[in-house]
Amino acid sequence: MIAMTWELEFNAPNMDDSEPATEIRVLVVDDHPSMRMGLVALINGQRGMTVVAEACDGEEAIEVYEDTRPDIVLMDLRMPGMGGVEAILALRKIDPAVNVIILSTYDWDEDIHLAIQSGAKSYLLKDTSVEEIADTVRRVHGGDAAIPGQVSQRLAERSQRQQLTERERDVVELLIKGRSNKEIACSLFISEETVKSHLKTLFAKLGVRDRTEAAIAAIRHGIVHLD
Amino acid sequence: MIAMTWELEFNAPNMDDSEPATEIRVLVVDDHPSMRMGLVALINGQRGMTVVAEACDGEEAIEVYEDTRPDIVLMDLRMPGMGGVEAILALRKIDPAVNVIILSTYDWDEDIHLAIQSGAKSYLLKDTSVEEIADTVRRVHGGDAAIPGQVSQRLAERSQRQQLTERERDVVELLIKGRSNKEIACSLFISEETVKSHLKTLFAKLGVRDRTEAAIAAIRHGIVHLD
DNA sequence: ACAGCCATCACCCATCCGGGGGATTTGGCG
DNA sequence: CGCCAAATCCCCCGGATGGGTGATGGCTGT
Repeated sequence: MIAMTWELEFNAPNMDDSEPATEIRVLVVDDHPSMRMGLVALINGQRGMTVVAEACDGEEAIEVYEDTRPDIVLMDLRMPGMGGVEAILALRKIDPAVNVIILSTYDWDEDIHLAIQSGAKSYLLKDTSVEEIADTVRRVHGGDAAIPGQVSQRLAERSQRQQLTERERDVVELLIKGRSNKEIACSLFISEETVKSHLKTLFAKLGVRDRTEAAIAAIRHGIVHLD
Repeated sequence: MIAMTWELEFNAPNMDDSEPATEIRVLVVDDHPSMRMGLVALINGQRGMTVVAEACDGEEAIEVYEDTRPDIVLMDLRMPGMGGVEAILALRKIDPAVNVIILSTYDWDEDIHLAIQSGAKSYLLKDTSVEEIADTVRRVHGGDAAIPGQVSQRLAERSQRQQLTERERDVVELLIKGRSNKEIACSLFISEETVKSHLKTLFAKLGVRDRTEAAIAAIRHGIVHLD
């Protein structure tokens, strides 16, 4: 209500003629109301950019994107319902040139990889300064892919590691549920020997010795989620 | 900058005489700049309350608290360096009547318990609406302990569970590092049989069958942290 | 003094797990 | 077509793990 009042008063007179004719139009997507409020304040507090819409999850983001066609989507990765990755892919179907900046709490390398691979132009952590977030918005709008050092380092770490196969991910998924080899075998309709075989390569790839270490490592890397 | 302009205009004429003479003075503590910005905007956007200071971690919160003596401390629980729990305890040493509201991303029951037990007057999740956060600030300032249903439910769940002893926590701490029984025994200077003994009671208390399940359960409850 | 909880350790034993081999089939890719 | 990675399965085996049962000493509260 207060923001609206201000916006009307500000837009009507247009007292600042150094303001560029076309501002960077930003869509803010985050399921935490206070965080969303912070991002809106952050963007609107910067000259040359303005929040044109907000959404609290992936579905809403897509709806709103079609209506407003913003220049930049500033989005959380972990959201209830449709997550960030699915949202990026859906947005790219609508507009292949969409500029998504992910703003995440976590620096799990798998999360970063998936976001970037899905087409995010940047991946920032939530402890990023106001200036750097604003700067990234400008850089991405200018066509760059602005990835901070800490984040790209994680990405490099991931590329060092041997990637898990689909089946190995199936196994690790059940592993973190505390399932025994026999139970995993049963769930995947394969023999227990095959499970052990997958586990062997899995341990090697993650650089661990047993299932407990593997479970922890998988969580730490963001390969599986605890939700 | 925009918020300041508005505040000046609003405060100067004082057109609303239903406004209380003394506003609720709030200290906002969060390590994420954009979240801090959101909370500041949220509080300052409410009538009857105002942000008098900000801090980005526990240490700074204590310094700033002594200078400003706010009515309410709105604080994140997980922060680098001194965490929320230590910060609450330290603040209570300075001022036993301090009103701390924890605003956390996680609803781990152990986190909630520790925060409340340390003396937090409320525990809100970050997906709480702006209205409810503001309302909680007012309620806590009025002397209530406003705990949302979802959170108190978690607290109830925890009280159902048998509490871990100190030694059991030691064991689980090493367990989530992927240590074997022998290694745990070695680290704690006890026999392997004793470790197995602790694990037995640990499994029973957590309602699990093996070490991997125990590790996951401990993480899910917030008994141990992955940091 | 006695009960109750905790930490410590011991023994037995069935089962599970992980490391070491190796084999087969399937599908893709050059 | 040959090569290779992936998925499937098999065997062996020593050591780790977890369940059961019990004992001892220390500390606490009544």
